[in-house]
Amino acid sequence: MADTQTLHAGFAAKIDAVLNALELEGALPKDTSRSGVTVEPPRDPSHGDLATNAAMVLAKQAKTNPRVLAEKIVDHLGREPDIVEASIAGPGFINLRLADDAWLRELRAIAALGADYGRSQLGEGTTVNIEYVSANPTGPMHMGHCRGAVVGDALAGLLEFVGHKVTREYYVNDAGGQVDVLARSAHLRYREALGEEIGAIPEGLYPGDYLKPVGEALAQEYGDAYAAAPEAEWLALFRKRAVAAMMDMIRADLALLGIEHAVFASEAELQAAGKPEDAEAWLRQHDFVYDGVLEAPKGKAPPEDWEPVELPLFRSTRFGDDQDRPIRKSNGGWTYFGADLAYHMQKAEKADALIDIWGADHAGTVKRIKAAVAALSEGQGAAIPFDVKLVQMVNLLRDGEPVKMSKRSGTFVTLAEVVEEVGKDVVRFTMLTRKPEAQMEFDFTKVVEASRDNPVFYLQYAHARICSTMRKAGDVAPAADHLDRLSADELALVREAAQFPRVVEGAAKAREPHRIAFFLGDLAAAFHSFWNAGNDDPAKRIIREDDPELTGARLFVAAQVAQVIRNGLGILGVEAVEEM
RNA sequence: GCGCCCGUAGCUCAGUAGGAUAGAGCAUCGGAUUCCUAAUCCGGGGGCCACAGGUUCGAAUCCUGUCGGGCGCACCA
Repeated sequence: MADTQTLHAGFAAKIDAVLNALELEGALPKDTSRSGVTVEPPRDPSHGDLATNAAMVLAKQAKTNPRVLAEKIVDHLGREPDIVEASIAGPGFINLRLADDAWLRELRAIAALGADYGRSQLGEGTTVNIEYVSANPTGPMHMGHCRGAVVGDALAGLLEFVGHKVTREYYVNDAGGQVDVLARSAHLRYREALGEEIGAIPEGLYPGDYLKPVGEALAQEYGDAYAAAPEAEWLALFRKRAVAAMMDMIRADLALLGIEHAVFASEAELQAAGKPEDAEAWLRQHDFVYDGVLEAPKGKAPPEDWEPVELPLFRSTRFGDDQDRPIRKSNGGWTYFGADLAYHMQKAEKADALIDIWGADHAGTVKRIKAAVAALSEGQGAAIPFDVKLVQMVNLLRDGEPVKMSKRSGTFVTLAEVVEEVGKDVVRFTMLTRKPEAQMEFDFTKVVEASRDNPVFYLQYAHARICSTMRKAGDVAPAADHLDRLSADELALVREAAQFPRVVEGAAKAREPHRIAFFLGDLAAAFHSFWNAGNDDPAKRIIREDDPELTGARLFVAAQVAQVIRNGLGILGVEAVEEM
């Protein structure tokens, strides 16, 4: 296919060409900045198919008033065969009405490109590393992890769709004190498996039953060899085994959501490989790390045991942080930040851009890690694009009442339970119908039973309806032979579907997968509305037994709507069902 | 005290890198089912876009401040 440019991109290019022509004519100064120029459908469809603000944005540079400039632009655009009308409105908007033929070409393009419709080379093949989930390997996934998991995965899918090479990565925090606690908890379950009466799980250990199988497996394999042994003899082994078991569990949980990471980066291995030392050396060399005394915490209650100690500090204040951050503890071990810093340096070696998806409870550490990557950029003399996206908390409700979550008592709501109750598609889609930086509520009751309240069914229903119509049509297949028979109703549907490529592009640039979800809702609504017109007026039904030509053309439109829905849902990782 | 996020219809949320008369679902009221799937559609009512200033041709959107909600503020992870 020679011309894979989508309709919207094509017209944006045409307007750009007009502006070039105006520069040659002298109507515009050379090298005008066109950064603010947009070409998009107007909010009010009665204004036309496309609108551009070019005249308003460029008027100042051209030292003229917007309407005068608009007239010159319109004069050029009027010569384009695909533009049947170009008019000036309001303060200087230029509204364009396109020839039906332009839309029909786009409709054929959807059919020709199929699953690739909406794909672009926006990403230019650059690599993006997305780190998401990265839950501590101390238990199963719970609902708190769910949103970041889905948002990260959908973003990964979106960026792949626009031509990035994406690495889905999970950072396994298997080096901190919490995994020692995990190992001790597993040891207790191991003794239990050997027949010992362990009683209540002591405060400070993980109480969940999910550690029982780990203890049993260890008992099976090692008998009572470590039952009475001192901790030093078994801690490392138990830690390794328990973490491995937890990661298997987490992988299984993620699989329930259709999520699969390509890379699991181990903090312990990172440390064993001496990466933090390398990072520290490099940072000291570039004067980003120095030995200094940490300020006392500024919070309301300074710790009683606070005493000033000299530690290696990273100069995060140079990049906007409130204070410099220690990379090592006074015992010589690495702080979480110290290891994370080295981890990000490692990631930056392998990717052109980095994205982290974090829970809002880590908001306080964003500045320091951004500072770390900024320092790396500065030291290397090349900027590393780095984005930390914070995903806000999800409040779980049932019948409007908050669901109690207590990690300590082990009564948290697991992801597996939720997926089992409401289904993968509902979980994913619900998480994607809110912008991630706003808090959200997730009400089991609403999300399962009141399907009207649940946009995913609405969307899947639209797709299923189209599939059903195809089945019903029997011998009559979608055909592009008589598209000239289509009327304004079908063209309106085509216009809506044709927005897909620019919605995808906008969502990718803004890194906001939820825009896809909302677009699909609009498209489904347009289809349902179209469908129901056939209820009131049989002449408007897709299947017209007396008119196979028209039926074929309408089926063709419907098929492309379904295609776009499939493509959109595919990005979001939600299934497009054929029957409901 | 400080930092980050949020504040849009009764409720849950959109609002397309500043655009034209601020939208959708739920709820509410009124309609459509001898018909390709009514899990749908059509229509009505419902708004000081938290508040106050500012930036400009133009602000829900950007800036400052105030108020309100959430998260965080160890050498933890």
